[in-house]
Amino acid sequence: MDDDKLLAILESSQEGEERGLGPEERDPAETLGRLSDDALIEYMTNLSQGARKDFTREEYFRDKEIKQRERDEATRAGLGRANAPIFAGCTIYINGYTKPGRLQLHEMIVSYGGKFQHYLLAKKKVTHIVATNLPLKKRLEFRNYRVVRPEWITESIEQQKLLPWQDYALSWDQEQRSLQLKVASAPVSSAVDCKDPNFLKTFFENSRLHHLSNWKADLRSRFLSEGFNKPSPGDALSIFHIDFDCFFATVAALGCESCDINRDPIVVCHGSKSSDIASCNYVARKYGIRNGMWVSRAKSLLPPGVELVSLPYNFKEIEEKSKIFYTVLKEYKIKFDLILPISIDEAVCVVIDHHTPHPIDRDEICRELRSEIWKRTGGCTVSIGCSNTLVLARLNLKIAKPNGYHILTQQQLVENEADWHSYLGKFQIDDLPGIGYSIVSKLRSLRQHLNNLLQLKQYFHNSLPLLQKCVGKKTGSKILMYLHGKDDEESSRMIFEPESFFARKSLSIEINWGIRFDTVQEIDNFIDTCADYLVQKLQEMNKRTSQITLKVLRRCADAPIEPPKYLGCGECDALSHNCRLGIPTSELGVIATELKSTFRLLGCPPKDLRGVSIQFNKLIEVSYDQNENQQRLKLPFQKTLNFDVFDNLPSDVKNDFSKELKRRNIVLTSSPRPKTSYAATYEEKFMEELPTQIRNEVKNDLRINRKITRTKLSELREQNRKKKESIRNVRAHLLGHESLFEPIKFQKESRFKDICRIVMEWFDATLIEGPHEKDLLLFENYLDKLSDSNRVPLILRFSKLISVRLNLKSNQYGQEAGFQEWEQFLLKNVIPKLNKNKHTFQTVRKLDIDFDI
DNA sequence: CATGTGTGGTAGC
DNA sequence: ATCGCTACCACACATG
Repeated sequence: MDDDKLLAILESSQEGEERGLGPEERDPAETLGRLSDDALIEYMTNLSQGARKDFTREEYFRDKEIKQRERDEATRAGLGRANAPIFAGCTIYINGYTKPGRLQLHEMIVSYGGKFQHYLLAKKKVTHIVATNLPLKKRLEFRNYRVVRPEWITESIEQQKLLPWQDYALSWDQEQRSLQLKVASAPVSSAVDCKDPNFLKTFFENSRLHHLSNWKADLRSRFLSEGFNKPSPGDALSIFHIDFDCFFATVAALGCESCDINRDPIVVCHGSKSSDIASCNYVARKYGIRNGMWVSRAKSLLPPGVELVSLPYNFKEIEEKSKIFYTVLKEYKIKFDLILPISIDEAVCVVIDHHTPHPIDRDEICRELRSEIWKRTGGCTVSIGCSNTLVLARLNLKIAKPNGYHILTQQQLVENEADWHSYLGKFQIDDLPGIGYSIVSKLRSLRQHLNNLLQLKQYFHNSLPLLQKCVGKKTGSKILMYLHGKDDEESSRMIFEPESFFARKSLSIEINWGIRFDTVQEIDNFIDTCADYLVQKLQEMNKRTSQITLKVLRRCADAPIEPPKYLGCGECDALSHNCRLGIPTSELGVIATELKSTFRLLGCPPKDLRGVSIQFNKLIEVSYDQNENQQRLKLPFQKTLNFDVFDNLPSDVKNDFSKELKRRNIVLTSSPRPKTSYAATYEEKFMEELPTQIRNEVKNDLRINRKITRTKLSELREQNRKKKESIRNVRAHLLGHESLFEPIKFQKESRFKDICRIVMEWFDATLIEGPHEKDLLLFENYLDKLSDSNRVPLILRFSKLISVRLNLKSNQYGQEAGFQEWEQFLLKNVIPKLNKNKHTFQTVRKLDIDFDI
C-alpha cells in the first residue's frame, strides 16, 4: 500500500462531497458526535450498507486518470526549461516498493516526457512496469510485459538518453542473480561510498565495533534463554573474571605462519595510516603501542629496525574461538552457577560457595580452565582474576595479565591496611570499571597529580560529599565503594538480577564513518536503508517501538571538510531529537517517515553530515491482545471517514486493503462488521504514515471537530457550521486542494496547484544566478501565513517539491550558486517552519481567531 | 518533587 | 585508504 493509494481514498472522499451529497451524508461526523460508541458502529454500518451502488470501478479510475494526467501536464508545464523528452512514448507503471520511491520516479518520468500510469487498469497502454521485486502472483500477471528495475529510469536520466530496457530487465530470479553478482565481485569492490545501497552492509561486515556490539547482544540474549542459578545477596561467592589476552591479535597471529607472537610487534587493523588498531600483542605494548591507537602513531613508536606487523581481521575465526571458549566454560567439571557474558572473549563465572559440597579449589579451577582453553583453541591464552566481588576480580585480572591468574578475596585484601594500600597503589584510576578518561580528568581538575588508586583514596579521605560534588552523586559513591573493595549497587545487578541486567531495553545503530552526502534525498535513502535494517531486527525480536531517536553528527563549523582520518567523522557536534509514536509499531513506513522528518528538524546541512544514529528507545513485546482493535476503534479521529465512499470502491481495491493489513500484521478480530474495522483502521494507517508533527495537527483538528459537533446550544449552531467548514478546509489543504475558505494568496494566485507551478517556474529560472532576495522574502511571507493559519502540511509539500527538484537538478546544476542558494533557503527558511505551531493550544487558539469571525 | 529531554561517558578489541 | 558500534547508565536542565 502506498501513499498514492492512501491519497486516492481520501481524495475520493472529497470528491464525494463535490458530487453534491445531501447535508446529512455530507458530514456524518455531526451526527456521530452525539452518539454512543455502540450506536456509532451501528450507524456506520447502516451508512455503508445504504451507500450508492452506481459508482463503478471504471468511472472511478477514469476519473482518477484524467485528474492525474492534468496534474502531470501542470508539472511539466511548470518546468521552466524543458527537459529532454527521454521517455516520450513511454507509459510507465510502478509496482510496489522502489528506490527511489514512487513519488520521485513519478516526477522523473513526467518531467522527462513520459506518461505515468497510476493504475494498471488499461494494461495495453502501459509500455513498461517498474519494480524491484515481484511476488509470485505478479510475476505471472506481468510475464508478457517489459518489467524493469528503477535504475532504468535514473540512469537514463543521468545519461540523458533512453537506455535499452533489456539491460535493466527484472530477472525473475533477481535475488539469486544479485547474489551471484555479489559473490563474484565481493573481493574487488567493497561499497565504500555511502550512497551505494550496499554501504551499510559492507561497512558492518568490516567494522570491529559493530561486531563486538552484535556479538555481545547475541551472547546476552543467549544467556537469558539458558538456565542459571541466581544467588541471593549475602551468599558467599567465588567470581572468576576470564578474559583472552589481546584476543584479535592472538587469533590473527595464529593464522599467520610467518609471524611469532612472542617476538614481533603485531597489530590488527585495516589500513596503514589513520586506521585504528583493534588489538596489539604484548610485544607491541612494550613499545607503548595501545589498542585504539592509529597505525601511523604505532609505527612512530617503534625504534629503527623494528617492523610493525599489521594483520587483517579474521572475524570468522574469532567467532570460532569464542564458541570454544564458552563451551569450555559450560562443560567444566564444576558447574558454574552463572556464566555472565561480558564480551566475545570475556566472561564472569560465578560459583555460589554453599552450592558445592566441598570448598572449591580456586587455584585449580584457574589452572585447568586456562590450560583447557589453550588446548582447545589451539594456542589462545586467557588470564583470570578471581575474588569474591566483581571489582576485585577485575582488578586481579589486571594483575594476572598477560597469561596468568590472580586470586585474592576482599577479606584478604582489606584486613591489613598496609597490604590494601600497596595493592591500591598498583592501579591507575581508570582501571576501575566504569571510570574512564572523562571522570579521571574531572578528578584531576580537583587535584592534579592523582595517579593511582591509593592517592585517590588518601585525597578524598572518605569524604563522600566532596567526591560526589566532583564527579556526580552516583559515580562518587561508586568510586568510594570500589576503594573499599566492594561492588556498588549497579554492578551487583549483573549478579543478583541478571534477567533485568541482560534484558534488551533499546535497539540502535550508528554509522559515523564514511558519511559524505550532498543532498537530502541521498540521506533519505540512507535513512531508509538504516530503518529497514533496524525494523527487520525489531520484527525478528517480536517487538515494537514507541519512541525513536535520531542522532546526527554535524561537522563543527571550524573543522576541516576532510578530517585527518580517511572518511572519518572528524570533529563534530552531536545533535539528537526523539519522537514518540503514540502507538508502538514495527512498521518500516511509519518509522522511516518519522526519521526523515526528524532529520529535517535537526537542520543539518546535508554536506556537513558526518554521522547518523537511530535508536528505538521504548521497546514492547508484541501482544496479540484481542482488545487492541476494539480500543483503537474508540479513538476520536476515526469517526470522520466517509464510509460510503470506501464501500463503493471496487472490490479488488478493498481486497488489496485487507491483504495490506494482513501483511502489516494487523490482527483483526472476528468483528461482526469487518468493513467498519477495515475502514477505521485504514484512516488510522494514513495518520500513522504522517510525521508526528503533522499527525498531531490533524488529530487535533479532528478532535476539535468532534468537540464542536457535540455542542448542542442552538444559537451556536451557525457558528459551528462555519468552524467545521474551516476545519474541512484545513483538511483539504492537507490533501493539496485549493482552499475553500479564506484563501491565502501568493503572486495573486490562491489555488495551491497554481502557486506550486509559479514556484517551480521561479525555481527553474533562478537555478543559476539565484533567486532575488525580495522574491524570497515574499515567498517566505506566504509560507509564514500558511504556518500561522495552521497549514503546515502545505509547507511540507513545498519542502518536498523543492527538495525533489533540487535532487533532480543536482547533476546539472549542483555547482551553481543559484542551486546552492535554493538548497540553503530550503534548509534554513522552509524546513524550520515545519516545526512551528508545536503546541496544540496554539492550534486551538489560532483556529478560533482565524475562523470564528 | 516527579517526569522527560538531550547530552555525555563507558565498555569490549 | 578504511570500515570511529552500540547498550546502557548518569547527569543537567526544563517543565509543570
